[in-house]
Amino acid sequence: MSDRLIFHVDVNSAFLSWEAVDRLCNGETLDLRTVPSCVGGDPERRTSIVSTKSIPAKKYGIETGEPVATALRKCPDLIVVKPNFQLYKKMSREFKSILDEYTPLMQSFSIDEVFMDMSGMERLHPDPIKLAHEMKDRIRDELGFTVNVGIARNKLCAKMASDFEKPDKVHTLFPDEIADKMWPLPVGELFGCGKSTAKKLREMHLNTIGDLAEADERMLLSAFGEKTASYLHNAANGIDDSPVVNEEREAKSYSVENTTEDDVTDFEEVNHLLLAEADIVAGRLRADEVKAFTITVIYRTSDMKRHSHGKKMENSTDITSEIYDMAVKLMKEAWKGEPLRLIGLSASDIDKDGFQQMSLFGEEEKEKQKNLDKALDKIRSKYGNDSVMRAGVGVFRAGRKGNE
DNA sequence: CTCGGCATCCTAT
DNA sequence: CTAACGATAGGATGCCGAG
Repeated sequence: MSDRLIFHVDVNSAFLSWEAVDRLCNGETLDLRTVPSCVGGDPERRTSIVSTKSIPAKKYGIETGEPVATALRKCPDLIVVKPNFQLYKKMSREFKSILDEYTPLMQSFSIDEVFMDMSGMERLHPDPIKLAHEMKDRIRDELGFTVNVGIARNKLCAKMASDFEKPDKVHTLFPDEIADKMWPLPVGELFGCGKSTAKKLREMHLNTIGDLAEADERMLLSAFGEKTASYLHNAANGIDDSPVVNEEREAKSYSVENTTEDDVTDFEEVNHLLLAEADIVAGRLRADEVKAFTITVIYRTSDMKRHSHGKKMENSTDITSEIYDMAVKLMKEAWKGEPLRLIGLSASDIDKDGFQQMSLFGEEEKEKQKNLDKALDKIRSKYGNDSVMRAGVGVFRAGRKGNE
């Protein structure tokens, strides 16, 4: 088996870079990347968090995921811009379409990351590092934002490499570099080793990725499940056989959640939200021509604890009213009336064939519902997603001023 | 003992 | 002083009860 060659390309501070580029294109003179700034939720809302920060913002100690309110305390001059996903999708498409020219085997890993299988191209491109520079410079020159490229023999190491020094850099992490470049890093830096795993590992005196790489596997098995233990051990040693795959897989679940501005205790208000959410989820199921067997309600009480309650149904559905009724029933069963800060709805156990079978049953009532739902879908596609929701859901805008 | 169903935990962007 | 705190999705894990 011949060695593979894998690139991982990651947009530096993606959302923020894209906002910066867009604003420059629209005649603004300030480049958001050069000042403390971030993409985040409305600073007036208690629940908004920092999504992406500029490098100058990082210097103030502002972290991704922290509340915008505390970020503003650290840096009162912080510029907070609201996310614009339309723009990000467009930028993402352009970014990926450039990279697409370089390989037939590319995997979109997220809106701003791709894996590229560059194996067997040494004839066309004898120097992978030079090629990576070419790619990243082209993106920078043509699209106006920078990327990091990680080069390795597998996806894991390519991903780890692209995370080294930023921005606008190319890094390699070949097998003979793993001990030098990866092992000194704290365990938490390992892809797949999050907060909780890192804490457990540190308690076992495994502080660096190197410590983990050399740890006794039986010790890991005593602290983690079988899969996690073996993943951690392999990953720390730079071992990963997962292939670059280009087909996008079908969704396994469709979910919506809403954090409310004020805690909710009113049953009617909860139902209202559930209806809006059922409508969104059902619309997405229909758009994908699938149905779901399992409906789950999710709620977060004011003590930040998440709860969920779900049930598998006899028949799969994509009908708003059915999903709504189920959600209300589940909520009624599980919720004891504590103040809620988040209410969500998820449809899973996806039935791919269900959509086709629909007409075989000829259930008139369902047909009617379907037509109604279709009509709503049409309104949505014409006027945007908000138009249907607006009628019913004031909560989303509660506390905002100057709105109609 | 295995499998499905369910709740929760963990991780990632 | 500490905790504060989104949306969405996939996978792991543990438990329980049925067969």
